[in-house]
Amino acid sequence: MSRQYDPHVIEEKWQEVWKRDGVYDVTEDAGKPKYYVLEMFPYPSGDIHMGHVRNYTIGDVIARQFSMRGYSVLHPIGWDAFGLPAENAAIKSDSHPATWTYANIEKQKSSFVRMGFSYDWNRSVVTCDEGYYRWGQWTFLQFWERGLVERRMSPVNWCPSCKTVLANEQVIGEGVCWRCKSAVEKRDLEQWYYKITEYAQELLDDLDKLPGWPERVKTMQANWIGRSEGAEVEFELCDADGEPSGRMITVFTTRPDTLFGCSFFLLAPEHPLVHELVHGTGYAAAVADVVERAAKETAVERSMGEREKHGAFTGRYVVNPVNGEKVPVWVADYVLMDYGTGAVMAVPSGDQRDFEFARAYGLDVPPVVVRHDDPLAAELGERCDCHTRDVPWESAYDGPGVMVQSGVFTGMQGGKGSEGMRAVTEALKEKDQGRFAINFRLRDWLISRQRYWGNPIPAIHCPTCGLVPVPESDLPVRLPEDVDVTKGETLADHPGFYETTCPSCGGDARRETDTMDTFTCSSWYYLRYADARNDEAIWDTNKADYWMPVDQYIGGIEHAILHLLYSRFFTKVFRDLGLLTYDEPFTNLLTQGMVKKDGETMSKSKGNVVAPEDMIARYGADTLRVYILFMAPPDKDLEWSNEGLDGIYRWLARVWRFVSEAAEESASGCGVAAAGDDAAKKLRRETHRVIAKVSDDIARFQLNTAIAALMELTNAAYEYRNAVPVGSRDLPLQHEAAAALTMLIAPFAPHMAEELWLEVLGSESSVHCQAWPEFDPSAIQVDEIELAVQVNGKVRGKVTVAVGLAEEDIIAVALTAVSAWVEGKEVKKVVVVAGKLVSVVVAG
RNA sequence: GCGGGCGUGGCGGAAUUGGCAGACGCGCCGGAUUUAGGAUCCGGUGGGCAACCGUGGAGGUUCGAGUCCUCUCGCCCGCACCA
Repeated sequence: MSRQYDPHVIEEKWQEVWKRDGVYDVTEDAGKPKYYVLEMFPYPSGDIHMGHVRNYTIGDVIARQFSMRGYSVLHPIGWDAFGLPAENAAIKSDSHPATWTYANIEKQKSSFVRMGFSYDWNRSVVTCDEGYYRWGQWTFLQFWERGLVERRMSPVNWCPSCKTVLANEQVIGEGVCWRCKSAVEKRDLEQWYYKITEYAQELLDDLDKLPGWPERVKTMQANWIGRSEGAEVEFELCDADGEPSGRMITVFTTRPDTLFGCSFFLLAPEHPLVHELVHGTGYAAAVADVVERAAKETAVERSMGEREKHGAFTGRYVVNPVNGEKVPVWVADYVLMDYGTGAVMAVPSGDQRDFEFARAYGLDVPPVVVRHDDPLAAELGERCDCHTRDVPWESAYDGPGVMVQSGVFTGMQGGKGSEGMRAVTEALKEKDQGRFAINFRLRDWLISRQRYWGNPIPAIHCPTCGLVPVPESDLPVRLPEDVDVTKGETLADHPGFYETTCPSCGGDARRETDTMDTFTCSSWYYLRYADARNDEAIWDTNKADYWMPVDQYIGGIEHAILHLLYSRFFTKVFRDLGLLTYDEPFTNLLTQGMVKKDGETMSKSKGNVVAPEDMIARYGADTLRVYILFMAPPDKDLEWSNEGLDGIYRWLARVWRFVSEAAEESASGCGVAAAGDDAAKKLRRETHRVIAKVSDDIARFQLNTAIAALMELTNAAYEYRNAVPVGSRDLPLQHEAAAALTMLIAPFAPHMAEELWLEVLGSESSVHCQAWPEFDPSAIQVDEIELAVQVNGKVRGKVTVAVGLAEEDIIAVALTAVSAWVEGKEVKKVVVVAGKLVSVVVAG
């Protein structure tokens, strides 16, 4: 009598064996093709949740299957361990961030082991380990040497709750902090930047090199980078008396063809010129009012959709370079200082925002590019000079049209990318008052953080030499342990840390006390896995070249911009530093859907968390793994429910019983050597159909249907056993089905498969080291096939015909089968679809 | 506003190129077995008495549409005063 399926007995046993035998340890094997499957590493914030289970189970199935297919598979894990939650938790529990972090890592690690994930633990990295973060500092120095590091004063995002600055990418939604969701404030501070904008064009262009990425992610990145083509135009500023001063102010515009319609000129409230222009004039008070009002607004208020626009005249004018017209300079709160130049040429007839502003303040709205069928086009006809100062429109028109009142350009095509746009820019170029230009929305990456639990920035402030990099030989700059975050301390409160001497002149100097954004740590961890224990270099180029790029990356959509954009940037810089030879780090990307409960994301505060550990304790890891994959395709959101778990457990027990009984029968010889009857053929056909189906489904990440196919094979096995009595069963064939099922199920339910393979089927070596079952096309061949017969689009009958029967014979049989529907009617047309159906069209 | 995506039984979801809609599982119904079971096994299960009707809705292309085209309704996500 065979044993019952008992996951709790077998799972722990195999986890220990796998660890003892190093089943998942890999090295560079020149004799095998490599495959690098990576899941985004976790933040050690506490116990693992269902999102982790889903993410890592998907990756584990892929890793295990590629391994069985003969690939040398790199499948590592680590922890993104620096960051604010550790500090907050330390304050709450009156301990040290490191204590909390390492305790959580241990907890998560043991959960991952209990889930049966096939990680090579020798390659594990923890970003707060000195052996890791020193290379992050080294990277900083390389970037600096290449001119990609800059420290500068600028308006920055400040999270008052996290008490640190944030990168643009970390301000999300309605202007809130990505981590704590507090409203972000603007402050003028001197900070460290990575010059990601130097790579803006390439980061955009190379999205085309990523056919294996979801369209959604690429679109989000493209929008974030935000490339605009247009022109820079220089306007000459007039002095207080209205006379040209010789000083130029540059604007960026995507529509130089509308330049003749520019009736006013705008400066952002934060623009450095504003104060100078109005200082001591009668306009100062009104302008200051606008400036102060804008400064008080939080980012949240700023992003509240369509707001009323406010502005004030500065009393000054600029000269429009195309027609010499003097246009008034206003300060307006809808002009952004951090996009373009902070100054804008306003064309109210062609831009809705300018239109609204002009209407609010009674400014001119001269038509300049109008629809071809607009009465204004005919009325203004050939007129080149600007005499119409207003339009009878309800809103601005920014589409393509004909240029009017535009000097020598009148009559030309206007619009985005139009001939008029090129012609006007060429004309400006000749006068040296403009040029073709491209503008990006992407800002440089602000990487400094005013927090303790991070990677110290390896720089020194010397009163004599200025900013000096820490010499490579002095790395790492160690994060001191005796900083008490529970008292609100940072590195800036720690003289033992910041008091130093200048590496250049030897004089007294102050060490930088900011740490790096945690996203700098996660921008290169996938490379470190290739050579995780290297103390001599960030990695050995041969090893990195063997494993990289990552063939399949799996993680949440929340990193569509943040982590994925930063990592692409790092890869390109490493390439330019000669550390790699390719352009993109992640060849294929799968963004797995979220695991929700009652329509919401699971969280402790909502009290709707289903703990994976509880499910493992009840059903075992294999059931949990299969269930979370079976519920939905990997890229779709998933609504968690405990309902179906019993069904999966039931199925695994059915597989267990079938394989056990098949093994027993084979051992006792209670059956026949080869039956060759219809039932046997059918089982063999199912076995091979499912081998093909599961292989194909895994390749397409349709893991839910792969499992469904395995259930079908199980059903077919039971159907066979119900149809054929003990003693008459085809033993080799039954064994083939049992072995195939065991191997096919191995990536999904690795513990049960191992137990069945080694202990029940009595094999010698781990199922996870076996060759993936091979599909035999001859096994699924059939002599006869059933065709549906349609009459006027409706299925009216079925016929079974020999494979390869001539078309006219098929038609004859088909017409007989549906004679009741065809009799007495004219058959107008018959379509035969090979192997599928016959479609008959009759008149009437 | 711009961009991406989704709408299929009571539920989760199948249906690679247009070819028998609802695979597979849950749930439910019936039966067998059992001292008993929320265990196990076998069978049934879109709606309708039927002809027929059914993939958010309305058209269209086609012998044939969940799939392609046009319009439309609803929901989700990302960015958003970006000049």
